[in-house]
Amino acid sequence: MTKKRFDDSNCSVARALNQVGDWWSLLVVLHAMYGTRRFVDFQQELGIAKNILCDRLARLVDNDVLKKVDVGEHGSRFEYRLTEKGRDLFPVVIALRQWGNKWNPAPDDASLDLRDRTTGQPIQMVQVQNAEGEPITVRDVFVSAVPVPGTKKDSA
Amino acid sequence: MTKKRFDDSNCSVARALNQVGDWWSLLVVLHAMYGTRRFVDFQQELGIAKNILCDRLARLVDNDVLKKVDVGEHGSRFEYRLTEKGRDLFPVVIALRQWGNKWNPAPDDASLDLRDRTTGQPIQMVQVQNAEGEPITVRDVFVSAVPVPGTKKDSA
DNA sequence: TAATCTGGTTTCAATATGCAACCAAATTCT
DNA sequence: AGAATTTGGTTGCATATTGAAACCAGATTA
Repeated sequence: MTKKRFDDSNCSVARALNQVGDWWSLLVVLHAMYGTRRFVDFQQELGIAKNILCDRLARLVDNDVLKKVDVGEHGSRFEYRLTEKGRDLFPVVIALRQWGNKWNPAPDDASLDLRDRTTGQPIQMVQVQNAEGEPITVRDVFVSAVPVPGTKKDSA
Repeated sequence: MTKKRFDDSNCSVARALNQVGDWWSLLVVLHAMYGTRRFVDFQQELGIAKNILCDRLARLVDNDVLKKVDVGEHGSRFEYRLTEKGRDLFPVVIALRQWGNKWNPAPDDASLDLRDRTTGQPIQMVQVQNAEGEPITVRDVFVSAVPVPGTKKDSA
């Protein structure tokens, strides 16, 4: 009946998808990365219904992916800005973008390049790398329990 | 009324999300990467309803992310295996996994390490890199039109 | 002062999800 | 061999989510 949620899953992918895993959330984050901050702009750029946009923005704020800032001079006027947690989705979004470009090229061939602001050069494809920095595939990895259970660590 | 779809969007992230952007699809792909191939195993590991799993597997097969292989000796017995397109989601899944681990650590602290099979070392955090291989953030990139419109290229 | 912009909320129809029951072919158990 | 179970689904029904459009109040612009 109720839609499944994964807040307490012990799978970090499931927990991540719980926060940004619906149709719209990552697109909102993407546009925030492109510079969009205002409710109306999100709505027009995404073509999303207002009630859904409200819900998604609120959820992203709840989950600390965006922060809602009142930038009004006299009354209130809001902006939604990426937090560090939100900006940290950059590799996810870019990897997804590159995958989409590679396997489902733009129908009108109007693909856009992402380039390094300082050098003007295109960025690299996002890869998974081993400790030596060599690119690896899914066949090259295995899952291991964290060796020291008491130690909090940022495991990959 | 009808749920929005992004098949023909000129945004590659939208097109990607159209194929793997719902609550379950990426989890199915993840478990496929962990080695799961059989219907029943997906169902038990994910705790997903059978009709939804049917739908998602069929959609992933339609989109060429999985292929359905009849491995039956006498009658039919199916396996769902990742295609190259599916395996190519590895950076996406790993980036999402690392993001989930970093910002929403496992409640029971039972996080699992991904390690390189040959060296036994943990893998690196997935990064976006410029042409020189230096990690960059969302602030370091800009979007540019592909310079030669007639040329088909794998733009980032 | 009137019109419009902004950031919403409400209502309602269409669609998606989840559970449980059912099913047929293949396999395993006794 | 016959019965029970496994596999890979489908169907029906109740609930949840989505999307369009109407509405709204405060701030801004004409």
